[in-house]
Amino acid sequence: MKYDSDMQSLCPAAFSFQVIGGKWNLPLLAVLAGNETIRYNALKRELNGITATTLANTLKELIAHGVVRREAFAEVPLRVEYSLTESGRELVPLIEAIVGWGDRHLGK
Amino acid sequence: MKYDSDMQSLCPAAFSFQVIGGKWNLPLLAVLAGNETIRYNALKRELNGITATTLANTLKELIAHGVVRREAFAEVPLRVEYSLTESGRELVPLIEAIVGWGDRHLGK
DNA sequence: CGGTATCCTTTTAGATACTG
DNA sequence: CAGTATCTAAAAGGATACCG
Repeated sequence: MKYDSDMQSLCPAAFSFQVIGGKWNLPLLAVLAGNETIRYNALKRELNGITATTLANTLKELIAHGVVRREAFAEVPLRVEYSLTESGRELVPLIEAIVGWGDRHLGK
Repeated sequence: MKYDSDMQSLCPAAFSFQVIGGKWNLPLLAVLAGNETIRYNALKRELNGITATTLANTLKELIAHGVVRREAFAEVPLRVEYSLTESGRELVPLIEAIVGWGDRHLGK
């Protein structure tokens, strides 16, 4: 089995990786997993240290990959809610498994 | 639950991420998973497109994190063999689960 | 409130050349 | 064979300022 730099044979892995890779993707998914829905600024507060730029970019990526849903309500003040989609929720146990592995092997 | 930029509460996640993150870590682990032991240049051939620099760096990281083992044999020509450690092997099913998720949700 | 635009810094990976 | 050293390029993320 060969793995090309364009990752042809690892294409599903590359896709998964676009979803869980990146500095804030995992923390962001974790916060979303802990809330039915959550607003932009609440998300920003939970993710201590993230900038508006990065949060917006990360959300867009995740929405494009179909794991996050965005709902805007035409109220004043404007309200936007984010939540995990079905496939996003399927990812949660895997993320937990990864974190669990790290927990068991950190400094062992 | 809060997630700081220094990832205090996600420290195990950060550790896991140093292991599976990076462009070549996942492909490299996949090749190692498919072989009892494998030599440096064989690894380089399997990972089509990786440079010597990057392969060496990635291997060092993984060794430092305790998931890969390096054994050198004082022969002529020099022989060096790489293999997964126990904790490295424990990672394999998780990687497969991640790839499986990608497979199920790619273009869905 | 929920963003975008622009620019800048940091990180990551690749190219090339060379060594024990 | 199994790497290292040096430099360059590209990608990711952050700072600042501003808008509907």
